[in-house]
Amino acid sequence: MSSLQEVARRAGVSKATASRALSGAAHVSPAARERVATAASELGYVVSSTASSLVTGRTKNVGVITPFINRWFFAEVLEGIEGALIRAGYDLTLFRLPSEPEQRSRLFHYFLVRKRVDAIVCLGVALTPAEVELIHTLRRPAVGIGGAIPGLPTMSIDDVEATRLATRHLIGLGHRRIVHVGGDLGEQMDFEVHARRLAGFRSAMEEAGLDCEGAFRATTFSVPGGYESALALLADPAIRPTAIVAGCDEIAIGVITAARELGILVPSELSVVGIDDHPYAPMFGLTTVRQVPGEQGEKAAEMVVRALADATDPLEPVASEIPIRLVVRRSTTAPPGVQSVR
Amino acid sequence: MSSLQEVARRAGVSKATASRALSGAAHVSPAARERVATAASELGYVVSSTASSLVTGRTKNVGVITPFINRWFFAEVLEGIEGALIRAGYDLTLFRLPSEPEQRSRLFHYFLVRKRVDAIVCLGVALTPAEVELIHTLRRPAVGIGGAIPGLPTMSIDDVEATRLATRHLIGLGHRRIVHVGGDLGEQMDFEVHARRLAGFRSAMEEAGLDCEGAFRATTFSVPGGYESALALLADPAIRPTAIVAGCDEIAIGVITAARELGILVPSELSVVGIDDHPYAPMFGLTTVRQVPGEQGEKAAEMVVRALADATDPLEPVASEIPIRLVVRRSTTAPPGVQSVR
DNA sequence: CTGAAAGCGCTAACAG
DNA sequence: CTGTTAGCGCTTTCAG
Repeated sequence: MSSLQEVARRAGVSKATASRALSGAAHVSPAARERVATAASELGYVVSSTASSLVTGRTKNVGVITPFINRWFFAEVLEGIEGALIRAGYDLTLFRLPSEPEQRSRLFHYFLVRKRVDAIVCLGVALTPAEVELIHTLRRPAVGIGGAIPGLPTMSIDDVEATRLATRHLIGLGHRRIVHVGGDLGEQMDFEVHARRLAGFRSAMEEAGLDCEGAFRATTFSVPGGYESALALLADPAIRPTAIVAGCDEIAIGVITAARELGILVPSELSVVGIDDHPYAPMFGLTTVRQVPGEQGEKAAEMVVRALADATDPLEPVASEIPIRLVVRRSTTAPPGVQSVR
Repeated sequence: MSSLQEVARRAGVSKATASRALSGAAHVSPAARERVATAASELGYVVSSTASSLVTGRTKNVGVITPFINRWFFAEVLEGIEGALIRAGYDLTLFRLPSEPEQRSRLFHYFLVRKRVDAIVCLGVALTPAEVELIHTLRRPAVGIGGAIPGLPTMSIDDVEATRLATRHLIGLGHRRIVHVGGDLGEQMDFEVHARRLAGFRSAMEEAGLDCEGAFRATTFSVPGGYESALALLADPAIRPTAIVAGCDEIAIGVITAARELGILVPSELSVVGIDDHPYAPMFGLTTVRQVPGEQGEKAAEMVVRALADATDPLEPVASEIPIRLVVRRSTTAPPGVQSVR
């Protein structure tokens, strides 16, 4: 509405001084600074971010690309990113990556490159080498979450190690008939998460000399997916596994729900291990390989913000992979009183 | 990187013609248009959105304010909004509304007003009259979701009616000992959702001449919340209710999980009705009062986009309340074979 | 410490 | 149909 010009006039100074006073950076006499401040607040002045972006080349805005918004892991990371960005004075522009390749490149070129964002956070998106190069050409800091992207700093768990850990945990408990209910290899996510988690399971099984034949059930990466799959898998008591490694906690929760519905006692008759540390884990007595998505988002956002702050000129991102430490977290099982009621 | 100037030079036309050719609006000779197009693509040119925003006054960007990102209903609406916006060529800038009042007003003035957004979608946020006035002053189209905001078009379900419907449904089934497990009135959401849903429950109970005394359990609006609450509520078979009206589907799912853990058969020994039509509803055999959050988001986004398109100048929003139709949706109960296994 | 002036990259009249 | 000319609102040298 009201421009810097008006503020300056009202304060009896020039636009330049008003600008300096407001931005707080340069040296302005206390008196002038004061007058400008009151003038601005009286007029309800706020800088036009477009105008200031045009001249500074910085938008104070970070773009986040993600394939999903309403899936627990992604939404959680998103909240973490959002918090860190707002704290640092950055806005967050959200792009959901379409699955169709041409749509995808349209998004990249049309929406992302228009000088709309100072930096980019890629959540669960494996950028192609060409896309990474584009980001480098644009000299925009970028960081990935959920899998390694060559040429970009990324943070992610080791998906192979996660299921390996889970599987070893179950083997250590004495289980021999273990099945992996994981993501359908056909509807692969980026970074081949499904395949990598399956690989970790296989590796642990083979290392223990156990047979993997038919020990994998493919499903959707969701609670209903795990439920449907387990309903079929657990129906026949004769061939039922004694333990399940779920592809993620959501699948695990579905599996446990199905098991309970079938009258199978968890964990005495069936042990289930998931991955992610979903908030519902405790109420399902779910043991899980822990990762904290919100923290990952926060860290990633802090990284790009730091890069933005450090760099006089937009910074060349350093390539490196930041691993997330994995731990098996055993949920406290339901209170004994509850168990006995059954 | 490369500017319009360079494109123009390469195509042998003026900046103005290049601009017209690229934006596609005005009349440009096919030959010139062609030359500009190839020049632009050879140079990998993309408009600087900041520069173009500065002169047009439009950012092609819509702000979305929401208190939560990682809660099913909100994330779902968000996806709907995102889809509709991207389709219309708008970006989405996401603001999570802090709960602290001063932070909130800071967000409003500092982030939202800086000419960063062409329009605003308020999701689950009850704007104050002052905030609405500010939006009107800015002449920005705005629409609310989740509750009525005087002075703004809003879309929401009737929260009172939702629980009333749910409660009547249970009463119709012959239930008399019905409890409402709903949101804690202390940690109120905007629009007094918790209180309104409780009111609907009470109204239906009283209308049927049933006693509401002690028939309300306050909890968190979440699956674990419903679970914890139900564990206590259902522990004693002697005083256990035969039906529960949950404040939302997430609570309902928690309740059902607790019931199953306690060995209570659902729905034969305990009927539960939720609100929202959560994707897990079918696997829990949950009957629910249906609303489709994704569609609400889509519609809201389409409304602001239309307002933006219709208006030569940013449009004065029309105040009106768009109700969402409510229906009780009975989930198919689990397959009979499964029931008998128990 | 402060003011004048020169643009940032683009679009929108206004003449040709 | 196309080129010229002004700015949009701000920051930033560069002189005072």
